[in-house]
Amino acid sequence: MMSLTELKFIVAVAQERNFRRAAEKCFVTQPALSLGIKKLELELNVTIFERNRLDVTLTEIGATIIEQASKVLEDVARIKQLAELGKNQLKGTLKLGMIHSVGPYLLPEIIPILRKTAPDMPLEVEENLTANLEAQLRNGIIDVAIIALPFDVPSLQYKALYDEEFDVVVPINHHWATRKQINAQELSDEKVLLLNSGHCFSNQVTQACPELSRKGEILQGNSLETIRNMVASNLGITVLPCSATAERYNNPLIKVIPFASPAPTRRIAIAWRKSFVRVETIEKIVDAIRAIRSDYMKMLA
Amino acid sequence: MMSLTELKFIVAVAQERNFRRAAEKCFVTQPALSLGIKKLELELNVTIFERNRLDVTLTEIGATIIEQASKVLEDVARIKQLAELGKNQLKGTLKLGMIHSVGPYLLPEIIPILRKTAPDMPLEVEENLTANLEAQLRNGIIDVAIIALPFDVPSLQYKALYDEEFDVVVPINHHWATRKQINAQELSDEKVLLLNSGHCFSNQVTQACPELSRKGEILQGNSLETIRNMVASNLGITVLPCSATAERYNNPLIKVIPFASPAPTRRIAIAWRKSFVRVETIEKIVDAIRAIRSDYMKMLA
DNA sequence: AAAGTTGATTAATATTATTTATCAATGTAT
DNA sequence: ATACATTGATAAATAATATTAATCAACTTT
Repeated sequence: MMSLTELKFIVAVAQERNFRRAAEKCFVTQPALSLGIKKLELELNVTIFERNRLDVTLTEIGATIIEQASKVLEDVARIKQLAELGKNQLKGTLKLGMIHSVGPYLLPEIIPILRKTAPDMPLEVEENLTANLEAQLRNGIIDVAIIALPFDVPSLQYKALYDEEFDVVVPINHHWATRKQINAQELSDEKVLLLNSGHCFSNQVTQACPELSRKGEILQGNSLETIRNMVASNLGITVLPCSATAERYNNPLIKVIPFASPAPTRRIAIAWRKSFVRVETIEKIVDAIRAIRSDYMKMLA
Repeated sequence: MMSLTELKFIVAVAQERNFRRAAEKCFVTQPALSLGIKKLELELNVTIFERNRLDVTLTEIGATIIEQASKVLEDVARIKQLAELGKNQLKGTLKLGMIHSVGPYLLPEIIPILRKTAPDMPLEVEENLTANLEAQLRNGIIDVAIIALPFDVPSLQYKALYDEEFDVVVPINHHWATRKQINAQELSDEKVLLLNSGHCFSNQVTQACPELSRKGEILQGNSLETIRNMVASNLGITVLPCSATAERYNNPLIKVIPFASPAPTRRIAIAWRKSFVRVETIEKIVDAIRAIRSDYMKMLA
């Protein structure tokens, strides 16, 4: 089949109007060039050059072919350029998934950082349940996800980021409001508001206090903020990850109380397809999260 | 270096999203395709495909590259198309040279014929002296020439077309006007008007009657018609090739008289560069001239 | 006439592409 | 769970192709 080398040959001859000089320009010997051109002419069943002793001239059809061949070669060069430009893994949109109990609190922290460390990488963020994030990761709908461990999927890979403890959240006039700490077992006596079991965070809470699986009040919806507001409205108490209980989220109508040691914990990780190639984007996200260095997040090496 | 095969490979994989099917489509085995793609990725230092077990997906840069690669392949296909279209040698302008003593009489005859047998071949006609036509042929300024023999030039080739006799042309009141034929030697007694010696026809006449080289009246200018008009004006007599003495060129003021046998003759031929590739155009011209079949032109096999 | 061009040709060689056979990883069906 | 099928990658052997070195014939120039 026609080769790019052959196209280079004919363009060179068209420029030089001399086989030997053209061959030199192409860094091959003259016979190599002659044979290549003959092969092309044979394939196209067309004479491109009129060979005289004095000089080489283009046939009419030859001129047309040379023009098109030059275009091909330019387009090929453009492929190399594109590859060069696009080599920067931190360029181009990154599709990031997060579980609902992390997204609202982590995202505002890392976005300003990433805007500096990866300015050409717009984020397309999706909040969803762990199970959906997993499927989306596998299907390439998202590239990276922030989830809670455990998270073992054959084709996916993860890296643990940090541990965070849970806090108890009660209305300001609740009888626990002045307590300094709570034991997990005590929760079973209270009306505890939780998201439905699709949410890994709820499962982690019920794991810490198994009694709740029977007594806890299960809510539809995806937002911990809804629950926080319900607590403020005196409809019950709840448990939140401490990233959600930072002062900046404080509400005068609620009180945050830590668990008695050992407090229940969850481990947050970043996950991606094993085959995902833009590994630098992951490094940058990991760096961004580490850079937050809040005291409620126990960073992992 | 990047090859068109590799570009075909990646485009096929991008379409099929499966290496084996893509390989089949390219009529190669799967390893050949895999290696080819790896080679390309290595050369560009870029990952084009994310390889999963489930499916193959394009990286962002990969999509860009595929797009450009498709363009290249289309442009390559276009080269083949162009070659196919342009293969018709009878398409495109043909640059035709003719000597002055042939052009005005032959051209009007063959143009209507060629317009039918080679409708897509416009003629660019140039009238000139044999010596100039020869140079123009060699330099590619013209492609084909109609000249009189002899015409032996190393890099050029010719084919004899026809012989034509010469006629004597005298004013209607000339003392030869009633003669049925003239002997060449008799010309030396008369005032014979001829073109200058750059014109092969004049040389052929003086060759037939050597005396003329001393006595003939030599005119500047390139047109036999000027001479015919001068004869009509009683300024002398002349000799014309019989293609120029056909009835259609008749002038009531002149009389055409044949030479006594053996009449002087010239042989007309068509010439071209040995390296000229549009040989069909020459065939068509030869055919056109043969098709004239006038009795004053002795066609040659 | 001699020397120096030109592109073509040939046979030997180097390089490259392709295949065959196989693997490890992973998914699917039973 | 276990067997089976499918994915793309890999290694070694082979086939195909491109390239070179050496030479030629045709022609021009000196």
